[in-house]
Amino acid sequence: MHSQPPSRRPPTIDNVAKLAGVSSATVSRVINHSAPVIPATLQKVQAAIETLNYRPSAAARILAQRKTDTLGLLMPEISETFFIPLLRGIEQAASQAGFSLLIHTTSYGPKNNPFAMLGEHNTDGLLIFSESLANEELARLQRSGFPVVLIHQDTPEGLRIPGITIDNQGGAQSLVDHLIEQHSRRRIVHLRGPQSANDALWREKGYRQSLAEHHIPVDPALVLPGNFDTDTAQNTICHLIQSGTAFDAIFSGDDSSALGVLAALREAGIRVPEDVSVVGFDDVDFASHVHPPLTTVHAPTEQVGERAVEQLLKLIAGEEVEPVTLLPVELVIRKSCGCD
Amino acid sequence: MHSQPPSRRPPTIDNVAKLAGVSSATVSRVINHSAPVIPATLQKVQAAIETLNYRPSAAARILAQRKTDTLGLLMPEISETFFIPLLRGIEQAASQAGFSLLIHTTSYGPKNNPFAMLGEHNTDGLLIFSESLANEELARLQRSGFPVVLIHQDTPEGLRIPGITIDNQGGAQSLVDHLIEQHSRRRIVHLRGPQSANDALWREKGYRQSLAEHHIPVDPALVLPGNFDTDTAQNTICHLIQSGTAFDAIFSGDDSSALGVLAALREAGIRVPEDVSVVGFDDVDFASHVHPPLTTVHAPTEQVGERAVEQLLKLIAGEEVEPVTLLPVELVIRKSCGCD
DNA sequence: TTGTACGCGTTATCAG
DNA sequence: CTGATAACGCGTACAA
Repeated sequence: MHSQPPSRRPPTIDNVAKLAGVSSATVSRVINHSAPVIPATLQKVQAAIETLNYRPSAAARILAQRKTDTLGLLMPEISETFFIPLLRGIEQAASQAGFSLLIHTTSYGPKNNPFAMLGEHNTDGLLIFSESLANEELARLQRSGFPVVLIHQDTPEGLRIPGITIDNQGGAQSLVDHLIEQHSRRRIVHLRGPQSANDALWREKGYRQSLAEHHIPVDPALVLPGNFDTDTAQNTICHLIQSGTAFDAIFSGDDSSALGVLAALREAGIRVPEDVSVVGFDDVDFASHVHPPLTTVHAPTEQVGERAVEQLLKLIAGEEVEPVTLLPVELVIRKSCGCD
Repeated sequence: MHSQPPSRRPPTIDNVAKLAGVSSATVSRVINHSAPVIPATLQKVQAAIETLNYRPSAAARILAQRKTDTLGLLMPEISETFFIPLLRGIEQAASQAGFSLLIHTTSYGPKNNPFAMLGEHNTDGLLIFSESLANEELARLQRSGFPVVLIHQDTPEGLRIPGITIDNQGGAQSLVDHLIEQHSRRRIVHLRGPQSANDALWREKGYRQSLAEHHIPVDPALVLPGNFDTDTAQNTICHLIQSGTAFDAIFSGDDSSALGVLAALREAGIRVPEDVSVVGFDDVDFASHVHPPLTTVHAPTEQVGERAVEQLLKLIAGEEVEPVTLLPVELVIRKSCGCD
């Protein structure tokens, strides 16, 4: 299989115009419905477009109207199950609004300035996930007046960039409340996510809040690294078990961690939920299919994506926007906590 | 929070030129390293770029050079865990080559022509996943001489579009061979994927091939729909158990199905692997963390993405390309088959 | 209702 | 080594 024949240049609007026997302006009007055109000429133009298989050049169009109709998505990496619904929500909302989606990750590749790939030069606005960008860069972005929306990241001190996230603290608190109130657990381990993730901070805050409200002191030996990662969580729990520390429940930082937790407990012959209650966070696809089915908090991740796009589009249109959108979460009771 | 101040037009190459006291041509040369420039003027230009925070307009650049430096990815939807490593491989390879990635899904949104969003007008080439596009469209694409690479889809009859996929048949066969040879299984259920997926076809072929080579007749009652989907698989196995049909192993179409299979067997009190062996396909993240750890075939999905980009770039450069790339898979023995 | 002519921001060609 | 200037393909006043 060899390269295609010397690809002749694609047809231009002028080619279409000539073939249809009209001016390029009329063709433009037909394409953009920007002005009425007599049915007869309309037909001719459409026919010409069809036979030439003509598509207007995006670049020329962008240059002329000075809008790209493209949204940029900047993310640290593409790894967790978590990203699937987020991406889906974003892509869906963007394409419904007639916008294309340009994505770029900051972790891999030559660590050149992310703005070389994504910025005002090729998008109308940017969606920035989590900690993909230093605060300094965000400040510069704000100063330039370019539309930006933050996803799952708090707006840094002093800036006014709108953000979309979920009620991490409330969700975590309701989870721990449930463990304490319904299952009389008191020695509750918490596996915290990465230090850099805002989600992790708020979830830990919810954990501490619940404990405080139930007058249970926080035992530092029970607050351990989970890193939102299955293997890390599994290791941490293994060590915890070997150390002989007593505990009767585990609030994993997220569902991925919970998977590691379940594996570690199983290996040690500790029964879930009889001996130890386990809960996750996010309610990803596999949460209901693991054994035992995972009690967790449902994060409306797809909606987060949709709302983020919605906000960004408003910003682009010059409309007002909420400084921060906090989407509600919902406790999902299954069996790993001890219910049923 | 309200919309940003009236965003002044971004700086142009002429602004930079004026500020640096040179012509726009020289600025262009500095930016693109397209011709030598005296150190003194170089400095001035770079300084001007810096103070103006100038970024060349992608659209103008594309229009002038008639290349977009952008790759398009067309996929049916963003759903399975499976897509994560694929996307990662693609994004990584693309950005390393200095290409941007434009993605679009065909399932959601107004079912307008996918080419309205992705095509020659805004990309240099297209990556097409699985069955996101009718063969007729593919034919048109080939006729236009536009670079296209197929991912996880066989090249349709009569066309010569290069494709990247994995050795589905070989993988499936080695899985079933293992079940028969190492664990003496003979009543092996197969949960097939969606009819439309080439992967599913080849996996079933591998299953039949293995059976044939071991002189085991195929029992149609054991070849059932799995749809590469957890819930479907769970239902199918439930019904199978209720029907009283005898079986001693299950080759799930993929790991997602295997999750449903495990859940169904657990509910019915059937032990894995003592009573029934279970194997998956793909080796997704959770495969090693479910109970029992899943014996499966490792699909090099991230590499598929990388290779696809690699091939597409060659095509764009006018180089020759293999008609079909079949990436090898590897049997991953864990415990769900009965080993250990 | 339609056509003309210019601007959009870069790169490329050709002199100097 | 550097500076004019002509494309690049499309939208859009403005004129007809």
